[in-house]
Amino acid sequence: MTTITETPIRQDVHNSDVPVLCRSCEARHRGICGILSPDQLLALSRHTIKHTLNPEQSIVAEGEAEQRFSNIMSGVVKLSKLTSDGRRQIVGLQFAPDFLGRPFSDHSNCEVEAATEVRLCSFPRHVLQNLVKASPNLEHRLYQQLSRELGEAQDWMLALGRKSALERVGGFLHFVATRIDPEHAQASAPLLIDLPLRRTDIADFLGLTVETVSRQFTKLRKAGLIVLVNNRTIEIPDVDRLEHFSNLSLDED
Amino acid sequence: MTTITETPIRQDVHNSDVPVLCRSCEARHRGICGILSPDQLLALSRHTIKHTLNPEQSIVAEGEAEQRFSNIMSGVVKLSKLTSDGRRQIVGLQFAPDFLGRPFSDHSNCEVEAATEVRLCSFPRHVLQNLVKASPNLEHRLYQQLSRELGEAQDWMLALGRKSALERVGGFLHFVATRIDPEHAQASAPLLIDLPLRRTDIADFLGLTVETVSRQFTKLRKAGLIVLVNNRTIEIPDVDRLEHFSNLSLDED
DNA sequence: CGTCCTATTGAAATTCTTCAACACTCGTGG
DNA sequence: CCACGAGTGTTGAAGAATTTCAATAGGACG
Repeated sequence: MTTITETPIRQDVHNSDVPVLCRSCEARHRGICGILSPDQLLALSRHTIKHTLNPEQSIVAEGEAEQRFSNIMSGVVKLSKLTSDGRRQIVGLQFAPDFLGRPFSDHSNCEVEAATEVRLCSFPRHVLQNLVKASPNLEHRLYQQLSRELGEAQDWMLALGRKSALERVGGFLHFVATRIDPEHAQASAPLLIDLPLRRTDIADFLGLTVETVSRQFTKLRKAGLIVLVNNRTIEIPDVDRLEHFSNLSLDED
Repeated sequence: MTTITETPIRQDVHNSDVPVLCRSCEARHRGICGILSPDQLLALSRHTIKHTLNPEQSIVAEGEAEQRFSNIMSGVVKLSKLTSDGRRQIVGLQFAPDFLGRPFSDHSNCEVEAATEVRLCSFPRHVLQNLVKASPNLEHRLYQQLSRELGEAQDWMLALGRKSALERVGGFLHFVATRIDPEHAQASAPLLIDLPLRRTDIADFLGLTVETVSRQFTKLRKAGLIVLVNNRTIEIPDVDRLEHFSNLSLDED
């Protein structure tokens, strides 16, 4: 449990150098922590707080100043925007071990909420800024996440602008599959998925209404592309077939 | 000396220090060049080539490796994605002095084309990479542009997913207005705009068909929100009114 | 057992698209 | 100078996809 024989990023580092708080963190070798030295990890950990959020719990309101940033340890976070008359659009989903926050802009332009139960490891703004000054690598890592987010946003723009309801829902399920279980999702084998979003949220993500989302679910079910185990869990008998069905280009990084 | 924020960062620099190629460049103090020292500007300029592209001329194909990056000196560039069966969605527009390219990913996920006549100042990949190694400021600047692009993409996701055709077209015109003439676009005064896109492209940007775009133009015209001077130029009598409009849909015929 | 929340289903209404026709502009060449 | 054609934009009417409205079903929990 304490030794990691698998391709560690810093094989010269003893576990004793790593802060206690971080030792049990599954995300430690990924996300932004993956590139920090033990000292940096220590410096960071002195200011971190771990939270657990319930589904639908708000993290940051739109326009609010973010005084703390976080790493997602587990769970799924949704970023959404609202029109003045209350129409909602989810503009991004973030999974562990994503970094949460916009370090160099002073106010959030999205509402940030937990979609599922979420565990966060959060720290104050100034701590991150100091770390960034000390190591350019960190900013590079932030850049890469941002770049992936933009790529995903562009994929969803294509879906929102040009794809049918059925393609969008199929694409969404495939997207979730590859995010929840990246390895498994390659193979043409059945896969059980816990959906991080309820129907309303899926609708808000795909620019549809709950009713149409529901209808597409039953279409996919009748076509044998998915099996509805219960509201929140589905089985995908053949992931590739589902992907082919709704070809979203998901570029990995 | 390393303030990353604002305005003529180096007003103490004599013109004689600045490479000849750069002296006449309107974008020199903005974009990524704005944060480079004269030496760096010189190093960069040794490898730059200025191009002029005609409208619809391709810069990078989707999936192609980008071996050169560019700064946009003038004109508008469109980034688009295609589905396998040929449906097109424009996922971003870039204006001078934007930086063009994805420095840390090896293949473009978008097709990049000139929308208008475009003047570029381009340089090989490795030159940029060396510059980035030398100055973290540069990566910070790239980060900021990326962050802005993501913010815009999210705004358009809201439009594509949740706004009516009329709101989208109105919003697009307002967007172009603020991009073409940032200062003027604040005031409630008439503004003449040269549209960088033809109707087909506007449709591909807004997830609509040419016909619906056209219909929304005439609605806006009949409502007195715009005046059609010719196909490519419109007058906006009151920019604020148009902005207010693109958030709230008023429908009459 | 009733209530709340979530999801599904059906029928009517609406928005946008599709298809088809026409108008305008701008070169080129007769 | 006019005719011609290509490219681009507009308009109308029919059709399709999605939304809206309304009703029903199921599960979790006190």
